[in-house]
Amino acid sequence: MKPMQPVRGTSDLMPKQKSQMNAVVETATLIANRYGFQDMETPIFEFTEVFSRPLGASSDVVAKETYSFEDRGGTSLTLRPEGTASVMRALISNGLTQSLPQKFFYAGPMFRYERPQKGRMRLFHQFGCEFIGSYNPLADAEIIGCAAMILSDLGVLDKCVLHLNSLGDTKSRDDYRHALITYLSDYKHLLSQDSKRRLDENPLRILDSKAVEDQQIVENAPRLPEFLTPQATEHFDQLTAALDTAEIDWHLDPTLVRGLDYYSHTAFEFITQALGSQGTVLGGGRYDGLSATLGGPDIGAVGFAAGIERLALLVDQTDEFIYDVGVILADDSASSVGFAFANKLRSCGLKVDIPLAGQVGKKLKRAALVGCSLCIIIGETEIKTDTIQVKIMATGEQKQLTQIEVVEFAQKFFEQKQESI
RNA sequence: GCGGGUGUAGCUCAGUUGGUUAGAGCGCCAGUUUGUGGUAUUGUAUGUCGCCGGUUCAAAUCCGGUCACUCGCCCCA
Repeated sequence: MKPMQPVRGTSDLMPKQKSQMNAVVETATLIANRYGFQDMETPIFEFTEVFSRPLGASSDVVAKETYSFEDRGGTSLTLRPEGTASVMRALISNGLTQSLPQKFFYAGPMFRYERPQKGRMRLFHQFGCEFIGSYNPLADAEIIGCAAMILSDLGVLDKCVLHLNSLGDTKSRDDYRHALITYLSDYKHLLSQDSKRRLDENPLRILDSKAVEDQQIVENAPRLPEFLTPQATEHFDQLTAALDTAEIDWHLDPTLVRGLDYYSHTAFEFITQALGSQGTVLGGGRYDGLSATLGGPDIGAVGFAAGIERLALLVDQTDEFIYDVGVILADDSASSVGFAFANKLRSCGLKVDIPLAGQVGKKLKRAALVGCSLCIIIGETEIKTDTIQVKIMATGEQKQLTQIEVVEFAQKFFEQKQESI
């Protein structure tokens, strides 16, 4: 029994779901190309340090969510939990730090050992864009603009709200962090269990805690914007000005925080209410500190990653018909002629099915079921007269034509059908 | 990792206080229609009642464990 089901947190991508995900990746690719992002791919596993160093050993992702293992040589490897660190590592490995900026996009599987939920799998897929080599706030705007356009083209933008925040530069954040810890320590005994833990590990997280007792304390806590350096404020203002001018709606969300250490300045998430508690459909921010953590030079960079499965869940699903034409074999004597003719139609670009089971009626039924709007019928009679029956499924109309006429007729039929859509 | 819910046919689900042959709708397959689909009608079939163990004369039903799914927390895509 056990081997018959997939591993917990993984699932088979059956044709329906797979095609929905393909559609998401296709439009994301289209838009990313317009912005000049180029497709790339990194290995799905890396030396463990590639993730543990930049993400921070205490971060949840590294502490309890990575799939790490030793290979036969005793080297510690980790299945990638996210894409950004790998992309930055690849940039450094390939000596591209001398030819900045670089703009990449990627799509592929990610792995996180978590408790599965709707929209949260242990094996899932992300699409991401990285704009590496600029400190300019306009780069942030380009990233968010690209993200928004992808969501818009997928028809899900109006189901999402763009939450935006600035974490400030390193100095802003350190100052704020200290002030926050000082403030919260006085109330430590009143904080929720989770938040007591967070006080040491990731105090900024307490700001968006869902526990009521925390929210009351947080209400009077020092606010991050007050600690932003003038440069950080300036960066944020320029970004929001660009977004406003481009008419990209955003919501200031001071509680929006990134769990990973290397983030600075801009942080954003497109959040939907439609997916339960896994509402973040696309998230990203600026990660100026990442390159240095990996041993590279200081490089400014921004990026985002989107959950492909989550997006596919939001996209309106339309059933697409698999076939155009059904070739109905009335009897076995028509097999070889029918097969050859089906191939002739296929080489004209049509999707052709040859139902194999049952009598003529059964085969027609089958053809109708899989979307054929045209059926051709071949049997002993047709072979004798060197003709073919063509049936228009919508009207039931049927005519007798020669092979060549049928090909012309079919091509014309589907051209018109295409135009009428 | 923590807490709640669920697990009966391909799908959606019913199954009364434990009681013998486990049901419905949809779908599937076949016939009405031996070379003509969508509608209609008739009929057939389908299940280790998630798995393992326990209580009992008797378990789909009660108990324990386990696996999976699901919702919330944590965290994030």
